[in-house]
Amino acid sequence: MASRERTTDVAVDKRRQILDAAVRVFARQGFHSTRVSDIADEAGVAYGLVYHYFRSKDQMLNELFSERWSLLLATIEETDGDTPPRQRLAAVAGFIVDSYRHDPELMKVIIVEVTRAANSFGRTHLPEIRNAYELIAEIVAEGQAQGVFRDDIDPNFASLSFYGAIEQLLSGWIFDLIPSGSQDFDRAADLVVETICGGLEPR
Amino acid sequence: MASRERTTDVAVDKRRQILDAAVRVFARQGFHSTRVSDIADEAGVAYGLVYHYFRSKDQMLNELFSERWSLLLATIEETDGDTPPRQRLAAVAGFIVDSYRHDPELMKVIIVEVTRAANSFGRTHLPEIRNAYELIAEIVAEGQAQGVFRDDIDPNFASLSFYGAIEQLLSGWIFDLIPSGSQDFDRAADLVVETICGGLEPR
DNA sequence: TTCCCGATTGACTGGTCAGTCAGCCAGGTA
DNA sequence: TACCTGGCTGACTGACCAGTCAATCGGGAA
Repeated sequence: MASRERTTDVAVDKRRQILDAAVRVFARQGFHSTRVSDIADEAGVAYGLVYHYFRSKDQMLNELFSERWSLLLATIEETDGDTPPRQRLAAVAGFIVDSYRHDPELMKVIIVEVTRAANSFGRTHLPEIRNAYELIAEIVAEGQAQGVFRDDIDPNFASLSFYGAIEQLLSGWIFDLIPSGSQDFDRAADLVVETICGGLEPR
Repeated sequence: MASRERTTDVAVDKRRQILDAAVRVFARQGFHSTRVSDIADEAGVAYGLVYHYFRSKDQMLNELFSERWSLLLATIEETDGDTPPRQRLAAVAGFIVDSYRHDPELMKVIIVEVTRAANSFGRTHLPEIRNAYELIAEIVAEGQAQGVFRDDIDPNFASLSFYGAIEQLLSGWIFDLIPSGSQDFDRAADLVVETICGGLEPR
């Protein structure tokens, strides 16, 4: 039994090893110009082994995305309903920014190849992505019900603006449009929330 | 001479005819799963003729993008420096929304296949795209200098948030995440500006 | 009428990969 | 020792498609 477990563990490790290699190669070359042989090389593994663990190249990206996106959804859902809406939005923005800080390559792949790739994987995962929008819209609606957000802006609309701003910010980091030092990360999440909630105009 | 002109005109028409067909097919199937033969069929033209007018499939998309994006850049630059910054932002948002209202297929292609396609055409056109961000940032900076925008938010950051919000809104229309009736179009541009400038919180 | 030339045609080629598969190897079991 | 099983290997194949090119067409000029 112990031996069987060890065998399984090794197998799990190899699987993970391939998945991690895939993230690196996808981040470097993009999904489309990544050949499966590139992933195998990066993982230090034979071509065929990739297909021992994964049904297809697509499945690898799907798995990478869903793994992390489900954490995002969980984070949004977990924020307590008693917490002030603004703080809940800050938690969402914070999670996304921290995800990028912690593993920029993975987030780059998720954003570039899935979230923003409306004609390929974005379409496949539209329900999951839409789910996030809806949860954010609920937070906004709650804020309106409490009277801390103005109610002349549609919650779905506000949700798209909020998410769009964050995603564009990450894109800015990913493509070096804006500096990405660690203090930038620290301020970023609050700044998005401040921009969306407080507005550009002084009070 | 007149005959020569007519010949040229016909050629221009055929070229346009192919380009227009390309927009329709790209919008319907996405750039990647569009075969050149699909474009030829849609245009009612022989396969080889496409290559008589265009060097490659890529060139068609590049041309479609640059044609419209240069109009956007011109619009941003044209807004008068004396106009209130908020109104200048409204003009930018208005142009983008009107472009979508006027030719949703073209805008879908531009956004989905270029602007959001960071690993393919987005990369190629990054300078043009970045140019738009910078021009928007200048408007924000001008607003800060005039004291009508708060100056504790980096203009480049505000620019990304603003553009990100608009693009996400168009994406919402494109993928039916939010309703797209004509009164939605009318309000949309102002609503984005109101959200970014005024903020979600009541004053 | 003949010539010319650019517009037009579509069959064909070359290159690229994703995914397959026949078999190898190591180490556990009888 | 002989056998077995499942991780592991990598050469190979079939499908796909962008771009080429040799040939045809049509209409104006001489």
